[in-house]
Amino acid sequence: MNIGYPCGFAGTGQAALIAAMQEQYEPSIIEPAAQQYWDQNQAFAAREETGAHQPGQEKYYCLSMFPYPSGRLHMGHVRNYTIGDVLSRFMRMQGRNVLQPMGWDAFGLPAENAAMINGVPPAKWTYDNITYMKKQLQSLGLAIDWQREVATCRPEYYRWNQWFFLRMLEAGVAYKKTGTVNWDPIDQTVLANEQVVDGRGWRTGALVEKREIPMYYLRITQYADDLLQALDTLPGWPERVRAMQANWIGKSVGVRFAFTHDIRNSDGTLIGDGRMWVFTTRADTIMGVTFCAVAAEHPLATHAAQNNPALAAFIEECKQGTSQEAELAQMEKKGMPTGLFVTHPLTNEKVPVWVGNYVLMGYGEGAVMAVPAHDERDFEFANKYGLPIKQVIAIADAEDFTTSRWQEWYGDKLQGRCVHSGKYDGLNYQQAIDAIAADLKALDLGDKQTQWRLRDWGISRQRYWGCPIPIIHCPACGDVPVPDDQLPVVLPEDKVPDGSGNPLGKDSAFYHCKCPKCGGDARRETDTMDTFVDSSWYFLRYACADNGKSMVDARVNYWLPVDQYIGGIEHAILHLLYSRFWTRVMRDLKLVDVAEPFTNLLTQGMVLNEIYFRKPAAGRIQYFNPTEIDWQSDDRGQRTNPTLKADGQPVEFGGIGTMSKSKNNGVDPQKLVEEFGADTARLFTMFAAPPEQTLEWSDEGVQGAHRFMKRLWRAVYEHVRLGQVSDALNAAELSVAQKDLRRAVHQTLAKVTDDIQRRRVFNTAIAAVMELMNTLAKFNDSSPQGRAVVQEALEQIVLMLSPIVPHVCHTLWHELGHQEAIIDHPWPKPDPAALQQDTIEVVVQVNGKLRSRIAIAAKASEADARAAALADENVIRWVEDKPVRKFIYVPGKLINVVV
RNA sequence: GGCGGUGUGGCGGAAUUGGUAGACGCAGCGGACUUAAAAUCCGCCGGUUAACACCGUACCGGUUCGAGUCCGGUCACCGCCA
Repeated sequence: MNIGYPCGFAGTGQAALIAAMQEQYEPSIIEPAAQQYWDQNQAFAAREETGAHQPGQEKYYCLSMFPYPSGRLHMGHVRNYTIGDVLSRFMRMQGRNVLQPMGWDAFGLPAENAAMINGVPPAKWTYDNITYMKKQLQSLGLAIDWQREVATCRPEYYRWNQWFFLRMLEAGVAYKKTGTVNWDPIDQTVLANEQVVDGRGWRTGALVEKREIPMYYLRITQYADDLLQALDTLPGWPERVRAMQANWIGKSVGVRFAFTHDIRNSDGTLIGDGRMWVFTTRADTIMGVTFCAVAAEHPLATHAAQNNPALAAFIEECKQGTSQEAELAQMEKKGMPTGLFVTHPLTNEKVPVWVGNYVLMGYGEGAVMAVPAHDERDFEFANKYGLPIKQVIAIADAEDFTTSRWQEWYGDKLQGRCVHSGKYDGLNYQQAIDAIAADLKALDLGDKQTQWRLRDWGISRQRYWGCPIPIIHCPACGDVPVPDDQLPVVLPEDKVPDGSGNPLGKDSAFYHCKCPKCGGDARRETDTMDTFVDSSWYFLRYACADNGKSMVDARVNYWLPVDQYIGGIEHAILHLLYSRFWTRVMRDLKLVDVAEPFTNLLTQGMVLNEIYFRKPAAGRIQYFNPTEIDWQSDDRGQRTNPTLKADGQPVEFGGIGTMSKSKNNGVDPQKLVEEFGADTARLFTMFAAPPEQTLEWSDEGVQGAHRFMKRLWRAVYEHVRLGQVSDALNAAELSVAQKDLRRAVHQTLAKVTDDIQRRRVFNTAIAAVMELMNTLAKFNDSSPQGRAVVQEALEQIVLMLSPIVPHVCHTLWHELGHQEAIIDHPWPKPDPAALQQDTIEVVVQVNGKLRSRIAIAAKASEADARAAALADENVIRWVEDKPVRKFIYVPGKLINVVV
């Protein structure tokens, strides 16, 4: 046995050529050897300087979302990184200058939680995890340029968070204001949203209080319009991601105006200056207002509740309620009158003010106008509480307006015309809004306004394991930025949080400092940055990870934008929006040229597995790993009666769900690679589903993928053991069977190229190669030309599969007699001559139903095709003597005879 | 409730621009090899039917020579809504 040559092959290959090929496929030997070859040759180190790559060679930046170093790789990582790797390797063979980097999203809460459980500092836990997971990633054979690795918890990285934060502060993009946080009164600590369960602290179970504290914000709302409009310039993003971002930004164009009143506080001052502001997108219906509704926290509600215990009680009830849009939309709409009235700005009518549980103080003005005739929610509300309904919109040819039931057209804004609206009668939606907004403006009581759902990005976290915010609080000078030459503010790495507040706040060595301005005693800010800050620009840092002098340099403009970004759909909104925002700010501060960081986005689906459990009469549900389960199959091959292997007793099947620890249905990539090899793991994850869809795990499917690996190996082995091919392929002198095989090879090549390059699907590419392998298995021809055709077929198969299963292809390429490494071989192009066919088979339909197949000349005219079809005996049988009414001919494919 | 998406054999999935529905794989069944088993190889594998043939892509309807694909409606499920 001698297959240890791949690493040194290029130089000393002659001896290896003589050595016999190993009969068995042994991934545990060939995979480390291939990896060693790539590593020793620095095969995937990306170069950007002119002259380091081919002249005119186009760059390709292929980026997968970097992982959180949680401890072990999971199958989601394997899927994500394999997709990126297949594209990277494919593009490399296509002649592109490829960059595929990797790094670690290394700050965050899980490290603090692990620290509390194990008593180990988050830094040590994180660095240990990185070391382990990096080994795991390397065992998958990913074509990564490890020289550019970044970890966001390292001062070399996060100093630039701090540096750029200070630039944003100078530019007015960052600012300070108070914000609300979740306060756990027992642990005396601020909780993240995910640490609040049913309103209680996750560790203590104490009722969480809301507290107002000063925090830093980034003015993302300033970029809202640009972030929204530029979505149209991203055709390479999935439609649904763009829709989710657009919804999140939530632009609504309307009119903000005021109802006037003379309601005064007990000290005699006018509440809200005598104006109750509302925002509406339907100002065209303003003449149909019959009441207003305000949020429980609105000043008018507070005022009215002072002498009204029932209302006060209702307001308390509302404050307990949800602020989530989903729940808000589904709950029962309730209200109570305040007894207060405001004046309609255009009609001067008195309008009653209600408190409504569906009005939120945090959105808009905390008050809304209600037009029950033309808003379904208001309609329901008015009918429930006996409030008047006044029609002000009509459409031609519609049914009569009735207050007894809601009709769709009441809310229609396209066809409606104003009625019962005085001077606005006859105007359409846009005309009415223009006229009404102009009139309100003239009264100084309103104007058109655009509202956004998007809010500014609060980045302060009262946590230890994050990037320190570089601010010093001086009793004399106020908030003073840390001077650039004192950056980075280094996070101490030896703390162990205990759950009771931020360790930085108890570490005087950290917080005690001198004011940079006056030199007096001062206190360092102990809040750290949201970890979304770290991930908002890591893709820029990869381009210049070794630069210790500046955040980015010119190399960023060579590599950016990212040509292909790959990651989970769970980051569709925040991470991607923050990254787009951050890149724009860097562009505005002249640090990068691009505004949009990611040209193409692929959101890979989740990895699912079966769930099995038993529910004991008492106690917790017990989950079993799918590998512990046996099935029986009925006479249709359908699986029934799952039992536990250990005791043979039945278990319940809980359906398919995402792999998780709690459901005990995870698959460990490490074990998978050890048992079957990285190539099998890669092949299965690419074959089982298209990249965007969910992937259902199947141990039998993994076996199937492994079987294919062995078949591939054996096919090459059986060919190679017959010795070198004696004759060169002579394409002009082939038999029909040889030509057929050769055509299948080149057809497959065309399809696989299209699947990977244009369609970005790998499952069908793999299926096409499997089909070709089946065809090849039936081809038994050991003549010199037959062997030459087989040699070509095997070479093309190995080339086509090499981005997907790179280790085995690396080895087989040498076995097929090549000295160069397969990664340096260009991606093949189909031979047009091999694709040519003299006669082709077309299917014949009679009245749209498949009735026959005929062979005709490839270039047959419609008349020839018609004659051939009508002469076919099956066709004659179905046509009989009926006259042909119509004849459809789709050249090369199909004939339809209509009688 | 709003927005977006999906629905095809026993299962994962294929059918790319409206043109052969079910490629490829898994499971199952039958056979070869084997003392036997595993592995491997070969064959069958949507439903009804003895066969011809008919039916079949969630359901109802439409457009078309032709619809899994396009249009209208219904149902179910999934994702997102700080």
